[in-house]
Amino acid sequence: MAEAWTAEALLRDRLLRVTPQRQGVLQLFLAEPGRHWTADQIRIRLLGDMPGLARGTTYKVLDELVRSRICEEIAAPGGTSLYGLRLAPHQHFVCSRCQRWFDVEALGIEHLGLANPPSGVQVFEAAVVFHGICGSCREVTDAE
Amino acid sequence: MAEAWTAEALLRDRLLRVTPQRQGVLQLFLAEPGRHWTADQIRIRLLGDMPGLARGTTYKVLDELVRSRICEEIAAPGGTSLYGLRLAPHQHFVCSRCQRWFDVEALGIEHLGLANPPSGVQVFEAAVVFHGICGSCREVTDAE
DNA sequence: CTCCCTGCAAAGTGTTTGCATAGTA
DNA sequence: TACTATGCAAACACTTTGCAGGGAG
Repeated sequence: MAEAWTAEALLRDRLLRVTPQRQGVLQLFLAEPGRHWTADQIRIRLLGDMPGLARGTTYKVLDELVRSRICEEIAAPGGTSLYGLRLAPHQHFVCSRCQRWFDVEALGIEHLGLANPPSGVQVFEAAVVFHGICGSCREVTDAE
Repeated sequence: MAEAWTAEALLRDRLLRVTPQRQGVLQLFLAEPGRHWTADQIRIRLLGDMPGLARGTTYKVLDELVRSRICEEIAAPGGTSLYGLRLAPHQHFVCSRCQRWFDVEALGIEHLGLANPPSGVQVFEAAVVFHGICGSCREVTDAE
């Protein structure tokens, strides 16, 4: 089992200042690892504890967390970004119904390659996004 | 070899009205299949032939082409969308240097799977994005 | 002739930036 | 104390929307 990081430990580990806003964001992420949030979803969830939390601050905090590689940013359809933890290499699953993104572990990535690699192209890595229906949406769909 | 589509044929095939704006966008795509463009890159390229082409029209045309499945829309980092042809199933390669997206054919997709599929999850397909350096950027990098 | 598409302009959404204040180390 | 992060508000980029006029079928 992997280490159980705390928000404060993650920040100190990357030599970042420990502020309530940064801890709040990370605690939210750590409470549901593998889930992804928009900047505003995060802000609204934190407003209960920090009524003054500003939009700009949310973006600055997330930007800092992404640049220090604690978090990842995903460009989702619609032009919005999704943020989540980046504690281990992983791939993504997107539910076509509820549009939520989940971290998953993929098998078979090592078998991926280009069929007709244009000359000079050098591949570093492959990112996989699985599309389908998540468990809770399937229950709903089956019930309909 | 696949059929050589023309802009007009593509539109008639999907029962869409043939307008100069729609043909212009498709001709641009057909001239360099596998390349992807932002809405404004497209508009600027077409302004030479159609000086009045409006931003709103560009988006409406692209939206129609995406909905009729002639084109695909990719959510790129930075919040902008990239548009390109969707004539055959394909995967993508992104150059980490110039950020351009290219269509590629991938091998080994059939071997992909989830390591620990959460219960009830049903996967329909897997999209792969290869990251690396494209041919022309590698020449530049090597020369530096 | 009818209906849809285009051009134009305004509004909308998500994100970034600048600056004074507050807070961390 | 020195320096950085926060809150606030304005600016920004990209995209969507509404409507009147023009073009395709």
